[in-house]
Amino acid sequence: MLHVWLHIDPRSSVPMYQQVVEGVKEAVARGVLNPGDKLPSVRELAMELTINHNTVAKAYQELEREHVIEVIRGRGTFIATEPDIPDLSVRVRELKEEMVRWIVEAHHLHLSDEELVELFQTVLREWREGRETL
Amino acid sequence: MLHVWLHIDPRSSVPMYQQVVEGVKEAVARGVLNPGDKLPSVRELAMELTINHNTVAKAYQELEREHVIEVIRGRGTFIATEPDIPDLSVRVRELKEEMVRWIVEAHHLHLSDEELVELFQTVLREWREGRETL
DNA sequence: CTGTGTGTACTAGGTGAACTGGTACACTAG
DNA sequence: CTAGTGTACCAGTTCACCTAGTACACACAG
Repeated sequence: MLHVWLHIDPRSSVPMYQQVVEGVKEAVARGVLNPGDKLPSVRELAMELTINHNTVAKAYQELEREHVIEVIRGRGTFIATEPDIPDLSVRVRELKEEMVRWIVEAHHLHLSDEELVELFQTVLREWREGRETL
Repeated sequence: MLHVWLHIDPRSSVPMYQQVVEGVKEAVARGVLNPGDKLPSVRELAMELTINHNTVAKAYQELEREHVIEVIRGRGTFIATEPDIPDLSVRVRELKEEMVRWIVEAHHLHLSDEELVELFQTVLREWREGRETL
């Protein structure tokens, strides 16, 4: 089985294990992976991506910490059903801080607030369309 | 002279030179620093932040590369007047990719598209207000 | 029971970015 | 000239990331 929903770039400055984390999260958000779906084993995915199984394991641990997947020793890893996020307020705050960074960046690109909101809505709409066509 | 507009955390996972970059960019976006203003010298700022002058120099070089500041050898560094950004399309694309990341993140926090847009507008409004009170 | 597949833990080592400390150079302004 | 500026080195440390290999505990099918 090939897992076309995951692509990583070994030469990227962002760590490979984090690319795996983001790839899985994006696949879930896009509906490519759904609650209960089984993920490839650490060794299988490591083989496919030609990386070390420890790197995949590190990604899975991070995903479990964020409640994206559920790990059952001896059986495998599965996409989690959607529970309450314990530290939701913390993560929303982090998201807002991230947004402030965009705003600052947009200022240096001479984008007005209106243009920035419009840009965001465009990206959101495009992403939605891409999700629906899957 | 103290530069209260800059705070860095040596224990943060984000590199100190990048914290300096973001700090200057945010100060400019907030209007704390204005075109033509002189930045402290690399050695002066390094002394104040108790870091090495090479680290500050690296931050200044990055800021110059992004056309946030202008460097004149022997005279100092100054906040740049606003020119055209040569690689604007590239940076807008990076900004859009960043937005996609947080759309994915919002999905895992069980935020709807409407809530996400509203959150973004709230952050934008709050930032605007904070800017005006300075 | 055994055998296979699962996640996990551990060690040892390689690589590169970040940072320090120090020195030196070219430039500008007084 | 001297003093202050950005810049360019170099040597060395630290640390996260990654690899490679091995081993362990668990679940399940046979």
